[in-house]
Amino acid sequence: MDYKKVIAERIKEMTNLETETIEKLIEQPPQPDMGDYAFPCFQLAKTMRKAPNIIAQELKTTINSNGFEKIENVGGYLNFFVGKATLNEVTIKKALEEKDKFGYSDIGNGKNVIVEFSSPNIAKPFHVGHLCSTAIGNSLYKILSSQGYNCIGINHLGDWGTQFGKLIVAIEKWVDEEALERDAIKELLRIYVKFHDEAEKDPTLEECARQRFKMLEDGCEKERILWQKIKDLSLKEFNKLYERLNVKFDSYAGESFYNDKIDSLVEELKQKNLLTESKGALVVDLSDFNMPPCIVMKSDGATIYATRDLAAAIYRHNTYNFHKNIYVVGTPQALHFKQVFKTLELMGYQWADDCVHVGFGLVKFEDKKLSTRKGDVVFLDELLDEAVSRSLKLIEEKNPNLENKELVAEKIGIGAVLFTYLKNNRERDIIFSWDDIINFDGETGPYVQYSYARGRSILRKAEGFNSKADYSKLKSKDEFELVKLISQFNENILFAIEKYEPSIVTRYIVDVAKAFNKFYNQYPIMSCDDDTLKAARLNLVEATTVTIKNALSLLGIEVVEKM
RNA sequence: GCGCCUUUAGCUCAGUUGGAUAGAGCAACGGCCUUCUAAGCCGUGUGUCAGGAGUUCGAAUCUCUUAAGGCGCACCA
Repeated sequence: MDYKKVIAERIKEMTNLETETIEKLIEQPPQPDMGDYAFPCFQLAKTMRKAPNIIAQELKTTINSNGFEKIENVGGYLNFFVGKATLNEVTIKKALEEKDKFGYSDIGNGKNVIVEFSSPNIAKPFHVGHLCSTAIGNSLYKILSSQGYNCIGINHLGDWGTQFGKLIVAIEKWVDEEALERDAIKELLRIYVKFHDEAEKDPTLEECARQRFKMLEDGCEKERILWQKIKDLSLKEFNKLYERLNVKFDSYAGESFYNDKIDSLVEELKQKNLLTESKGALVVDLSDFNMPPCIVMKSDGATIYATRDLAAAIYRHNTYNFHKNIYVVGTPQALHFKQVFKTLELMGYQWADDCVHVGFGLVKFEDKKLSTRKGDVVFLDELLDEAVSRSLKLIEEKNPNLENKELVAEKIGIGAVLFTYLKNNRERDIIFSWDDIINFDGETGPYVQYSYARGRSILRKAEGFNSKADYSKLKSKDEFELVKLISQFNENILFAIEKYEPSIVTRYIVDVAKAFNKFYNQYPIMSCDDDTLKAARLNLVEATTVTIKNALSLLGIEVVEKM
């Protein structure tokens, strides 16, 4: 039941506003005891030439109040109170029937949506910064999928570019094969850093590296073999992390994948008269749009990331005929994507409008010493290990008899980290302090997982209890608030899609968990004398656990039955 | 220099697209486990919503402006 729509239609009968504009005006009153929905009458004041509070009063007396408990006018507001018994019953039954699919819809109608995310650079360590794209992208993938979109997750690996020339040179000169076998990324990083150190003394190394990359791009066998080796070794490491985070991709088509699609792209740009030569490079002039030029071909004839992104976008359109093509990449690259999208538009592709850059801020550490413990980065593995070990310590302290402690600790620790990454507005920088991760109190992943575990614990105890539920007896403010929140699950997901913003779901879960804990703490459930009320409460508990579980899964976080 | 972003309680942040008395968490202090998991619940807040001007019934939210900070501006990604 969509109350907004019902209200809008009834107000429409009495005013000259469209239902859509009315729906947009409808809001939630700041206090629950003021009602569930409110319609502000101020905008009507002009056309109706009456004071808002008079309009509200008149609407109140004439409006069809069927299905509402009551309708009140307060000042210029018309406040609606929905029928509690109905909403209780409809919401809880829906959650229990739909179970794992509660909150889902098929609004996406099977349309293809590409989510490019994670996209680490081969041969470089996966550090705490990479988790932004990975967590946000994975979550968007799940959120969109839950609403019937057919998502294609692409890990646009950074497996091409000048750095491979450097790596090839470095491997030939300095690699320690044994170390490479033991810990590939560490060794590759070591020689990569060494390359830069040496290049400062000997600038010809840079030139050498550029040549080797050009050779790689031209398909020389020796370079090709080394490149493949570097890629295989790195991917093996990355996949360990992806498994740990339970992140999957439908495609690993990285930058190198588009190497053979560059020539036709450049040809097409030429034909469309978009290329100009500038300082030896081929560029698309974007000065008409107040942007620096988009470089397509460097003066040495090699490609650059813009070239590969252009080729990738066209390839994706031809292959997937996408409804949206989403790039989960940090905000520092905003200009780059604006240039690429504009170039696509100039090429005459209307679908350039369907390309979206979903940006995010940087991960910073409050205590900078921590961020520099190993070189100048914190590896993601370290962060996860720290969170998991802290979680294990807490289990030992609070629930030492718990079975499968290590497994539970892993889920809680990783859940805590993901939750932190997905809690804030994604464009904001995340300021981490080691304490934030160690602290599992308050609005955190462990808090919502704990709420879920509490609910499940009750439900285990209630197994075998069988009585008909009387939902009209859930009439306390706290019970109804919880029901209301649960009923708003789907609209929160849709809002998250509209904004490409997983944090909307994260915050929603916190609200549900808070409302649940409040309810849990104040009202007896198992020890409730009235069987029909007890049944109603138990079903409300179950509806809550269903909601928390489904919502957390949209963030890529698993629940635990006990903790 | 140009462009984009940020600025809300001691700290970290929300604020549903312009609505009712600006809210959470952390930290601090006090209370609640002989009843369903205390990783919980309840209570305690004198905020220049960075400053100024404007738009209107109404602004943390929109416009202009000033300040502080961040990011980006051609062969790295």
